[in-house]
Amino acid sequence: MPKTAQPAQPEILQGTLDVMILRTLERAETHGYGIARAIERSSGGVLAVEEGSLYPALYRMEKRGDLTHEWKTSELNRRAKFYRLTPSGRKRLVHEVEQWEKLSHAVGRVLAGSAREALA
Amino acid sequence: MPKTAQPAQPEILQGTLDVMILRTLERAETHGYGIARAIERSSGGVLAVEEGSLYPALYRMEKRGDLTHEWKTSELNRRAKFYRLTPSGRKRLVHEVEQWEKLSHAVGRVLAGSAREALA
DNA sequence: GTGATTACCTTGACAATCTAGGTATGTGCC
DNA sequence: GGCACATACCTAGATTGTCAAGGTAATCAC
Repeated sequence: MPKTAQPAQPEILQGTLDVMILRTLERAETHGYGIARAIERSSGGVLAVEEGSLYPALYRMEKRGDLTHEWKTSELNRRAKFYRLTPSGRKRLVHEVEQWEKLSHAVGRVLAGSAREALA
Repeated sequence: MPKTAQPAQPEILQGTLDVMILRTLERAETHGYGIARAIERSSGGVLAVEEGSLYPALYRMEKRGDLTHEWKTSELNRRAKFYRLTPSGRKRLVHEVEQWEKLSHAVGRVLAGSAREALA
């Protein structure tokens, strides 16, 4: 399975997948496939969640202690792993949202070139 | 030089360094060290530009054709490489700023959980 | 001369992501 | 029954961007 990687244009901002997963699961416990669809929908169709990014992310988040899963039957009668936030995951969600706000705002400032910065 | 990498908390959002460099150089031709200080300042002190990220970035952007450099003497009387945008770099700046706006806005929508998405 | 600052650079490791493959099962249609 | 399609999972390999940690050299203030 050798192949060339890296997208023509990245579909998501690196580092934001985890926090989006956490946020999605805070709203409703669901399975991987459902998480992907939910993020795509709530982003207005702008973000595409690739399965090759999603499943490794879920695995590492669970390993980190932020998620747990339970095998259940999906709405469409298929076996699916339903993920849920742990208390630690909730804490991380809050922290990561804060980080996102802080950093994205900072990037915005750099790109904007407001009077604020011209005077600094 | 074996060492453990990955920061306790990332200082910049991955993928945003290039566009910030381009934006900084659009404002004024300057050298690497100056770019780093300018980004730190215009971000309100939130972003830290590590040299180990900066110089490779400048190198790859120049190789890509978005920058050129010229050795000059800095304001403080030291030899320094002054970077300047190429026309291609200007085009890329516009495009990357658009991308940033689009993607960061999308992440915002996912994290926000507005009524808009609840109704979708 | 000593130390701080300016200014450059490189190596090695690592984490996140994508591409591209794969498996399996249920549903609808013919 | 057979087939396509959607749902739902998974992994390997490659690439990229970033960071940590080292280094060099010149200038300036003391």
